[in-house]
Amino acid sequence: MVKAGVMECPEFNLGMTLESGQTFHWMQVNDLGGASWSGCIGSIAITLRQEGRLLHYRGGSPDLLSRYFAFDHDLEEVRLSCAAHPASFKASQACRGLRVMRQPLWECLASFILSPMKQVAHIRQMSLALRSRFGQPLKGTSVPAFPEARTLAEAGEKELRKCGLGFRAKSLQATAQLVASGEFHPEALRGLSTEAARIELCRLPGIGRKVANCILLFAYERLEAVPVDVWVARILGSFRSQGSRKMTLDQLERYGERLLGPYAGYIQQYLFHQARTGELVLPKQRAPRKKPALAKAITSHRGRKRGSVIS
DNA sequence: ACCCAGGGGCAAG
DNA sequence: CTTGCCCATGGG
Repeated sequence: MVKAGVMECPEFNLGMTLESGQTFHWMQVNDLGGASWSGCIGSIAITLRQEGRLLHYRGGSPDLLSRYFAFDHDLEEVRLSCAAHPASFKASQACRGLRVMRQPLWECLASFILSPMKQVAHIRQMSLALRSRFGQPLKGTSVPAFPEARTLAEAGEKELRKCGLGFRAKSLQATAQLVASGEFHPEALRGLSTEAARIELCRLPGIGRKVANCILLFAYERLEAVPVDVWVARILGSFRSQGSRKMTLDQLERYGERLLGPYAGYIQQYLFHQARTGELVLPKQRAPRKKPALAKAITSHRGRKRGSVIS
């Protein structure tokens, strides 16, 4: 019998968190007597609905959910850490309740191998295709579990391509093979410094600095990691004085870590959300076009003119 | 240091 | 319907 219940949560915005590009498999449904989210944590089927400070759940447990959504993070402390930087502080105020999650390692690592060159909507499609084709079906949710490394390794590149992965199929298959064979242990990175863990992650096929930082932030709880994509690059660039020398992505990452402090990854997430929703105005950028009312996933990264310059 | 393949959805024409 | 655009990684 699946356990259901209700728990009190600290400052939390379930929808904002699940739509912020950290996970790609939660689906909005009507359940638990209202608008809910259906998904899973590992192989535990879960349905969630938030009502103010109350989180109604079916499947899982308060302990599991508290850990997954990192209810132990002190968001007030995060906000205070950037109080001296007005744009960051403003973003942190606007994103109250948006939490950086603590995801299962393999699921997060593999999901972000899907992410290069893709927008959130398409990563969701690839993730769901992989889950449907290779994942363990779960009762009580429409989302199957993320497939085991061994399953994906044995499936082979050709089968993975059928899930729309394109050139990512090769990277995912090869990385799955390394994990399945035990040559790479995701758990073993927990004890390493962030820099050492980043180096290890970057040795895997399909993982470069940006993807490694996503994994470090969303699964390994390295809250100082700053994944620099074009949006974050533009945001960070806009903070620098006009005419200052153009920075490489590596330099921008270090700049972001210094500027945004010990919770740089959190602050980056807030700024990213602000830029995506058009609340943070960037120079030389058109206002993002309005999302269609029915669009559930974060979709449009558009609105940036080709040729616009980073700082 | 620079250059470009890669792929599929989406907006614009 | 067709064209152009997006974009991290890896390899030349």
